[in-house]
Amino acid sequence: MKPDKTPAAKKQPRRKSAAARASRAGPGARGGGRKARSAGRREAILAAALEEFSARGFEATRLDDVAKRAGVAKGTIYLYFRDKESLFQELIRAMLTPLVGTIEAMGAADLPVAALAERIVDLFVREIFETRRADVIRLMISEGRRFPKLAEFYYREVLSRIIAAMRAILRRAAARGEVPQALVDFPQLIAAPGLVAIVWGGLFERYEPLDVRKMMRAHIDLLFAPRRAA
Amino acid sequence: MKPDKTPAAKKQPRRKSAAARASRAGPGARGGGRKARSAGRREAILAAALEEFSARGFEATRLDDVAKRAGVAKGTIYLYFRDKESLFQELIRAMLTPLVGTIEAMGAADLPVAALAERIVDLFVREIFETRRADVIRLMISEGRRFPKLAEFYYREVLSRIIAAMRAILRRAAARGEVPQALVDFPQLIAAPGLVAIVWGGLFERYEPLDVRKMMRAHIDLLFAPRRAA
DNA sequence: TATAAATGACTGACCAGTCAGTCAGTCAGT
DNA sequence: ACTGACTGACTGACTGGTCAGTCATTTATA
Repeated sequence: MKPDKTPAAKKQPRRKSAAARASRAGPGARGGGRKARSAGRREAILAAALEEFSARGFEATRLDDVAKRAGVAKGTIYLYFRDKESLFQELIRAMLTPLVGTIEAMGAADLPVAALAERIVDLFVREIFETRRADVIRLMISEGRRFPKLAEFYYREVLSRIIAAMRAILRRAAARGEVPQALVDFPQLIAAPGLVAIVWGGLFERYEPLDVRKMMRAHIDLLFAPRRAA
Repeated sequence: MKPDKTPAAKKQPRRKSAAARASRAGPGARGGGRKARSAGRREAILAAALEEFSARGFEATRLDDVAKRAGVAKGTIYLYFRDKESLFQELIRAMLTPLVGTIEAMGAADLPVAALAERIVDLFVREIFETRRADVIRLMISEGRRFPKLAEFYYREVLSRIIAAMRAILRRAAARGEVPQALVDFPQLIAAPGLVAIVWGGLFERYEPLDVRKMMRAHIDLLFAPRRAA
């Protein structure tokens, strides 16, 4: 043992250098008050978590990687989220909850279904399929089974409300004879191609690209084409 | 070194007792020749793997648990499968490959689509939805993204062939005016509710049960109902 | 200066994959 | 028919590596 310069040098290989660290932190680290910076950190962590979770799945994601991507030390994650699962749940909650309002609002304007269907397809493609929300839904589908709490939350706060909104619209339309009763019983049939699009996009896009807009259009044409029998 | 009874007794706290082990091994362990027993073991491991993988997902599954469930030591798994991933791929391959033939055979009998649709719904419910194959498809959906090899295999050997078979059927039906052209372009639209059924079954069944047969029936009624415009 | 925020080395648990050792079954030689 | 050497299927303790979560220490802010 050589005492050398430092008296008790048992574990001091710390601190790279203040300068190096200061220049590394991402946006939100510099901003105004504590509040603002804190919120920025939280966002950065969520964004990084989205990348990592959707690339690797829940189990295979390392919080070290999330931290690195967020420009933050691992410990910092634990200042904002209780644990890994909590971070995961919060991510899904934050991404999907806003959808509900948008869709419920759609039912308010009492349009003919054809026009409504148009809008819904557009909404789906622009706000879900072409955004990170598609990844989050893929995560929900992939991991939901092992997080019953999360599945329940998602069913209660998102799915059931979307289904209820769709039923309300469809019931009115059915009363006008615009759609068959079957759709009121199974609104899932309307959304089904959306699910196909999301799953296909994740798995087979590279082998056989799918023109989602065209498929959705074909689907609503099929459903709402005028029929001979009532 | 003492020759003694055992030559090298460096670490020998092994072997519970021959009797204990003999009475533990499951079916297939006793049977006829080496071949038969070997095949039995393989089956037992695959069955156990199905249980564990579909309950926990790929990453979270421990091979110790698979071994225990199969009534086998962990090392034995490595006599039959190269590694964990290999076991996983083999499981999916073994469960889904047989489907192709069945579905391709369906196209052979040149029935009217309505009758065919009937049969296909029945096939789906009985041979997929109500069996372990549904779990395997859920696994494929959940994990496929992180196993591109597996996704490609599945696309090439299963999906693309099923789609091709469906297209052949639909093209004939479209020529007879039984279905709209759109379905030939997007056979996915026919299968979409099947995907919904599988995903729903895994995530939300307990919160809102879904009558799959009824939904599928409603779906084919919608698609094949007689239309005013050609 | 006092307080809060952030850091990252460290710990304990966990687990895929390995391999030295064991044993049931086989069969050539008697 | 019996024996004992041989084979290879099977076992499970062990290793090496990984990673979630902690906390003593350092840095930034009020």
